[in-house]
Amino acid sequence: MNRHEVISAPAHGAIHLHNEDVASAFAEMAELLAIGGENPFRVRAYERAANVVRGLSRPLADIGDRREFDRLPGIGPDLAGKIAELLRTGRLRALEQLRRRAPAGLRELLRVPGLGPVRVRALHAGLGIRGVADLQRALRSGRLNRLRGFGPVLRKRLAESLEGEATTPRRWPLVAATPYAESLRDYLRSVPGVARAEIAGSYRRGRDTVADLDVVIATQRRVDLAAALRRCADVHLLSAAGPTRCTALLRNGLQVDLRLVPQGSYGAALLYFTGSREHNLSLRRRAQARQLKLNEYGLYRGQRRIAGASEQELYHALGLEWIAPELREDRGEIAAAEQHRLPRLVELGDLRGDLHAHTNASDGSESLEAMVAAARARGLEYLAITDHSRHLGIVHGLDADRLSRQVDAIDELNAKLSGFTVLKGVEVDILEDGRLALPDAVLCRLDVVVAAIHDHFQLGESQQTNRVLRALDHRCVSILAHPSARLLGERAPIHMDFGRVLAAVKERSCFLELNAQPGRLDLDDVHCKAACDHGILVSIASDAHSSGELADLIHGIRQARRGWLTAANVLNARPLDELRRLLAQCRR
DNA sequence: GCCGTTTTCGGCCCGACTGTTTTCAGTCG
Repeated sequence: MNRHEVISAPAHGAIHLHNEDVASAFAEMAELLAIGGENPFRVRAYERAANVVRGLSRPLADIGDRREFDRLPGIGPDLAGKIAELLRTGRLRALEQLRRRAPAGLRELLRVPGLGPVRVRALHAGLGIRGVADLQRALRSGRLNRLRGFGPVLRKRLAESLEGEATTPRRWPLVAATPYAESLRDYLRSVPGVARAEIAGSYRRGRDTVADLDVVIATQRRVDLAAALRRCADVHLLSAAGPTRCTALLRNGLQVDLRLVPQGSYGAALLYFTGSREHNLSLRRRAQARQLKLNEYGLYRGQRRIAGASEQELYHALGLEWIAPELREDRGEIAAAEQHRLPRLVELGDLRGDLHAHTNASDGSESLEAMVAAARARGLEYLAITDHSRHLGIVHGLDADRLSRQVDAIDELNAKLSGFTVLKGVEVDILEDGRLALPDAVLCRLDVVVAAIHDHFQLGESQQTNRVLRALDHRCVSILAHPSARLLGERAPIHMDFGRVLAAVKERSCFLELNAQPGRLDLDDVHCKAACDHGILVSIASDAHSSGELADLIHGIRQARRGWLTAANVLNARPLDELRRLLAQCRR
């Protein structure tokens, strides 16, 4: 169901709004105010509030107190009242008023490249255009020609972007963009005069998806960037080309923004282009408060540059420790850097084992022995074999008998191994009613029981939540796998009260998985931080279906770093004996 | 609408590029 319907639904019965609902209401307010010609700073305030709420690791519904809302950064008395109104009534009167004034289609016009609030307002006021379809008609009929400010070049650009819109995906999974990013970066490094080239943006921050690529280039001398890009085989066209800035479209449809600076500004440009936007804004406000100016060329006191060559010196000059790119979301990292309490983020080398992997006994492609050998070769000390239970139609899931035989086989294998341990496990389906797809008798023989949802994704929130809570209540369950069941770009997260699930996991002393498959990355960053704040240990798991997929752990590490996780927060960073003790604790 | 080692009022990040203009507004990142 569309979240917006929740917000405008009449208030009756129990209202339970997620932070995302509040964030999207504020984001919509910002867009409608902008289209209405409202003071841009007021618009910014709503945008900022939306971002702050979206990044909170605690549900607003749990905070519950208006004065507490007021203490959040960027939330003052007015917005605190609006949050309270939303939570209490499920509605926001100010938003409903704005919606009555502006047609819904105007917001989609804002997404069209080249259109901002001013031009959208002009289209609406001048020609009565109420959405993308109206704009297309006006372009074809030539009606747009008489609107001031819409010259031939802009009209052509609009027509092109309206046609291309359906074919270009809005965001790319990070791994889908990676080969293009690396190949472009390597090409740029080979261009004469280029000293350094790095992919920045959300790619460097390790987000699960990227909308485009941002490339920072430091040069030793003048470089004709546009000419170099035109020679690159991957580049389809340049949509903007200045001496220091270019925007290119790759043949696969991925957009690339490139920024070229002298070497002495490399750190400042990298900082600026890595973002996030909100992180940069906070840094610039901080600079301003110290009578300094921060831009992509450096940090300035008056005309004099006091830092710029490296990120380290820039952060230090602002009185901060260097902040890892994964944390740069303006979610408290700047205060932490000031107070020397940044987390020491988990690294791949911290992992001692992997607690979710498949063999050809179910839908994996390799034998038990091959998977074990591969895990060992990667320097791991233990590997849990967690094949699917029988319930799933798509795979050769294990029934109780076959699972028992696998358990015996693992016992035999362990007897032959030294310095490595295979843990006996299963990935058991959570049935529609929350029961598990295998009997207790066999589950209790296992070291680790990973429970997962693989069907009935569309259940309503209370039913889905109860389903998961019931599964967690099972005395053998150790880990809740890929908790939201999302598939990036394919399947939305299930509707579930994550706060209640967190509380149950904590109370049961069991664990949440951060599934490292690049198409899942589930937990996401915000939920990962919430788990961390609750003191819940997270299993960073490859969910490998072949030996090569054990390498996917790195994607999980990146996501975990975005969720502020240190090695101490990670279940499979613990040595085997401690892991066994922790797994035993959640047995009842 | 928020916020305060300038301030409870008057600021609010900063620069590049484009197109439509006769000097700059709008968009974008």
